[in-house]
Amino acid sequence: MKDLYIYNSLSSKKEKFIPIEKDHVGMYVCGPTVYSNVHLGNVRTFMSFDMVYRYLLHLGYKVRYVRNITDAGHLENDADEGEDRIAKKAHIEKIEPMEVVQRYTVDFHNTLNRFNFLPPSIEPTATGHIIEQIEIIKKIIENGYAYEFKGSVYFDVLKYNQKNNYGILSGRKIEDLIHNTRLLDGQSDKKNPQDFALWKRAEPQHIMRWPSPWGIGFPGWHLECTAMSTKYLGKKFDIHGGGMDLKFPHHECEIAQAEICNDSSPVNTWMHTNMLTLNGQKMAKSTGNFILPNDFFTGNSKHLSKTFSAGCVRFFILQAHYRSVLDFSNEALLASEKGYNKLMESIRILDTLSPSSNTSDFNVESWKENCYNAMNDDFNSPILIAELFSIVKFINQVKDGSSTVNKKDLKIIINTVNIFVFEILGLQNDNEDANKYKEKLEETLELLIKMRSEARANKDFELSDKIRIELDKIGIQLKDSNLGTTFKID
RNA sequence: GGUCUCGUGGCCGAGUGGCUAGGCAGUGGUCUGCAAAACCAUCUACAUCGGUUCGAAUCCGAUCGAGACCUCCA
Repeated sequence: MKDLYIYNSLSSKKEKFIPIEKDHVGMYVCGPTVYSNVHLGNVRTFMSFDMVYRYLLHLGYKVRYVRNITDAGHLENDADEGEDRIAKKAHIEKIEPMEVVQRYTVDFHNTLNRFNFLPPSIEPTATGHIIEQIEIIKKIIENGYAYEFKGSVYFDVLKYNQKNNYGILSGRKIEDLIHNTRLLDGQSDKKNPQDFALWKRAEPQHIMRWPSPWGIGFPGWHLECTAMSTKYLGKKFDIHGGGMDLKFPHHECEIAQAEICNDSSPVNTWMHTNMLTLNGQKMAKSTGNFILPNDFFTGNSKHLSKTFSAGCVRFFILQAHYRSVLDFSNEALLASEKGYNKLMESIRILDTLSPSSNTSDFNVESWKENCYNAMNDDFNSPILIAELFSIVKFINQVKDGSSTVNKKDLKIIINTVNIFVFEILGLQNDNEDANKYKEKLEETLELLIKMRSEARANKDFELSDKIRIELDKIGIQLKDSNLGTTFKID
């Protein structure tokens, strides 16, 4: 087995992956903020890491995959007039914050299930780790890198930067940050605009609130990931993932917090997925430029001409590399759908194939190796899919009799296709479309009934009886009455 | 304005200093009662201008264009 190489955002290079503990991998991925439905862009990120998780499992690693739920602590505006997003939504809708959280958490899980995601090992919530977060703040204050002001606590970025490198991940220089940070109103609490909040005092109208040594308040956003990753994966773990847009400031802040609190850089490999764009612009809740996963199943969107299956959407997303921008369009999705159907059709054919010779016209071993090489090269799913299409062609050739396959190779093909298509890419044979098949079956039967009626009207009883008898053999009974013909499926 | 990334054929999207990505669409053929599918063959490329090199779409520089981040954001 060849080595796995992963692109590390920290070094901007592909690096050979070596876990800290042999055979074990700790992976943390920043999860969703549950104040609204996840959109397709969110899904893309989690799907990329679902694929990473699946591949690591396939390679035989014992993976602890932690993906959090952010259910508190996000600041809406600038920190000083910050109002927790979840709290705000609750005001608007006049319901309990945890009711909002619950609703969108359930939606998140339903969506991911639909797209055939594996559940993470642990899915911790921010609100469930307030105590841990307070402990971290205490420690950072103790170590002299945070200060309190009017019930809020801020991380002292300039002091941190004297001995550490704030900007190590995002490639930013502190001087640039100082010159380019926008001056917003009400930043007087902070010593410097670059400082970020560890704890925020809760204003009276703020309904998500917890007691702390600094008064009633709520934790800063960056803290939760440090608290939960440290708790479940330790002070140093293998992989931390998230969207490109979290690189700065979120992940940068995580590094700073962990450096001060745990005295070590928290993560060996930082992985960042690129954005999914719609009309050339990043999908984002805030701009309204987004498409919801459910839109595919209803087809009810100005961006879609028809409905699409979850498997097809998954295939579309995995056809692009996770570090590339992927632009969504109905046209691109239609093209993917044809390719996806072609792939799935050939897998159905594969099930019916039998060895046709003692020799094979295809180098199955080297093809299999190519599949692994693709995944080992920073999870290059587009290359893997290209390899899968080469086997699609071969399967069709064998079916047509223009190529031959022997018993051993056929077994390898079946096994390898199952591994890569279902186990690693996580594609599914759209069982969810059972309803669609049911509908089609009913329509087909209606057609047969109509043809039989026509035959009977023409006194072609040979044909009409044949239809009835053959259907009966399949287990479908036709029942004639003066109201017409109905059917019953045994 | 600052930092960074990217610019591939009709569309989507990989990759590489010299050798076919792949999918969709197109064209010709095989097959077929017709159609579809499948198979075979095939046409469209590497933003622009310079430089390095025996050779660059791939390295370097400039220009133009696009996007991300700098503020919550996957």
